Amino acid sequence: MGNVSIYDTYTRSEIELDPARQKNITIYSCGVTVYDLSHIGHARVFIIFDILRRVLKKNGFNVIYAQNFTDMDDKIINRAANEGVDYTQISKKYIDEYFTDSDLLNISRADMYPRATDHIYEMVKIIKRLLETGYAYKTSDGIYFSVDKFPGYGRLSGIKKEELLAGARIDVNEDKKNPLDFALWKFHEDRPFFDTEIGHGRPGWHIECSAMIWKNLGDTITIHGGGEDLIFPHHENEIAQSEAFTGKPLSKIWMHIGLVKTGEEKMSKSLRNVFYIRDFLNAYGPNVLRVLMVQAHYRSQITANEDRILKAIEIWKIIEEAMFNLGKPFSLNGTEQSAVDEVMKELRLADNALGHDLDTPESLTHLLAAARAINRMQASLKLSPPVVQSMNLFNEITSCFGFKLPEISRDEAETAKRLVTERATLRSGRKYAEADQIRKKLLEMKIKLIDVGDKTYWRKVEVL
RNA sequence: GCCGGGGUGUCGGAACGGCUACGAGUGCGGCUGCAGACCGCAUGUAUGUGGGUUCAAAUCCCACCCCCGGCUCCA
Repeated sequence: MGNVSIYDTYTRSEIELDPARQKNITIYSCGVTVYDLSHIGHARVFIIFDILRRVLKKNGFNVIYAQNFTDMDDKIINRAANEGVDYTQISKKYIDEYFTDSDLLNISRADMYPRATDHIYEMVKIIKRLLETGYAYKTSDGIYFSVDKFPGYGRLSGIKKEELLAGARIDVNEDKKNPLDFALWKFHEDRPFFDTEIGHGRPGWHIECSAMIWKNLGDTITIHGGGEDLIFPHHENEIAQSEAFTGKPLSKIWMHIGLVKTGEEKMSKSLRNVFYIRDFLNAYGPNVLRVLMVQAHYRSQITANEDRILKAIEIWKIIEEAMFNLGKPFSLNGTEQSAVDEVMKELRLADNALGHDLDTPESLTHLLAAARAINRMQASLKLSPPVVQSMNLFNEITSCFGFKLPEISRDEAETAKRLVTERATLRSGRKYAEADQIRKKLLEMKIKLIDVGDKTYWRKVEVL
């Protein structure tokens, strides 16, 4: 229980959330456009929001979390055209793929997954009102939002309208009143289109989020976020259209996640440096990815290269070991109060850091110290069930991080059990060469053996 | 050009006014039938450059150099 502070891009300051004053928290994060598999840059956003929710809940908040799917977009339509299928087949396929990745990553399910195409009615309603109130206007090819009508435009990104124009990579459209004006609706007679009161067409890029938030979470939410590349223009535009519509602030806190690079530069398809979640999981595992993401603060940019991944693996091994040790203490009656005190001290620091703008690197440092102390206790057989129980905070914190021990299938468990027994017999008969063969075989199944006296413990590991 | 964020030891990466994390690497040792895993000990000319403030600066101030991201679809 306690306060949680989060850095707000809009005010450039940390905002304190107090469960005693505001128990209910609504969160919306910009999800993916479903035309391809998700990469580890997306994964960082999923993971950070997952941790955010877990931390808030642990501190006594009620959280309602929504993450959208952009299921209609030119990229989806183009891909569908290339493959000769309907666009809904593409969006459905990649929504399924999203859930596969999300579950493999141990991301808790959101409370809702709104889809753009289910909110056409709300979009039209908002656009109609914006037309009536003069915030929007029609041209030959669509309906645009007039940024000059909205005084706060540019506040989130900290960019002045005049300066934005100087940067000038904005498409020229002579019908627009201001080059920064953005489309709310684009007229289309070619399929797919929606037949609505404001004409045949498709929604603009930004309006869907405004509509989905308004319908599902209300006028003002607590936290809105996504990757930092969404600050401008996406979030800036959302603020303009939503606030012009409701007259109220869209979100209390704007939270932005730093970009992930694979080499020197940002991941992008054109540079061919995209690292898919699926590939990462096959090569390493979900916990290694979490460690990688959590090692740096969520607002900084990170590089996911071989070297960093190898280091993340080493850190994960220590935590994995401690999680296993707590789950299955070797000793029945060990105890050492000073060691327990040390673990608890570190855990409280780890807990504390999470509430301070999700300071995961700081928290991880203390979690690691606790994990090592636990492993030390195990090694000296000072880890009995009551001692383990007294250190339950460890489980609470690893759970906030979303760490989860690798699961073992029933078949694998059966095989392991059988082979370990076999090996024990061989060992007692001093047939070490054969016993070692068995150990090697199990290792190939990612099952490690630990001999403690004449007893052998075994467990599934994420990486060797 | 404008707006963000950075430049720390062999490497990754924290500290954001004094106590120089953490991990990897390397060396020695313990445990072990041997390994693995685990544990102990040891090992680091470190803070982009130049000024300034201070008893004290990676940490604050000024200037400069370099890197990444945004300003176009992007998480």
